[in-house]
Amino acid sequence: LQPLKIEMSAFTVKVLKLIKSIPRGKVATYGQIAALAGKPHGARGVGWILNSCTKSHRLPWQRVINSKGKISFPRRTEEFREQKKLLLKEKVKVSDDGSITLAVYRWRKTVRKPRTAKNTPQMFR
DNA sequence: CGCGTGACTCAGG
DNA sequence: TCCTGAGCCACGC
Repeated sequence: LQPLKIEMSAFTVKVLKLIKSIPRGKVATYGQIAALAGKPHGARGVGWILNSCTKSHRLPWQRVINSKGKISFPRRTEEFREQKKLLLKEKVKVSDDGSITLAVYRWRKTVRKPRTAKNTPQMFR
């Protein structure tokens, strides 16, 4: 991970890492990424970071969409077409207006909860 | 340190 | 459903 600038906030580092960890064929929302990075209201920050870091960090930027489940770029823009194309290429269904079914394609980050006596399966005890 | 600018989000109307 | 306003966050000046 090559930093664009010498200083990058902890939030930015986390956001970039999270975006890179979204698997092919899945999408996440700006707000979701922000929350996972520790700022439940930092969605705008995520958008800003994407806009400024995509070129230098080779991010799977196409996998980040808005909370309405749509591509955030206006329909006629080159960005919209590119994002849609990239998503279709990885088998994410995108309607003409840029809508994606979050219930189907949303990335659910798997968190490894610390094991306690209660939730430890018998075979691991 | 304040201000303006975004690939944002939510609640109202 | 489609606007608006307000709130929110990062960052460059």
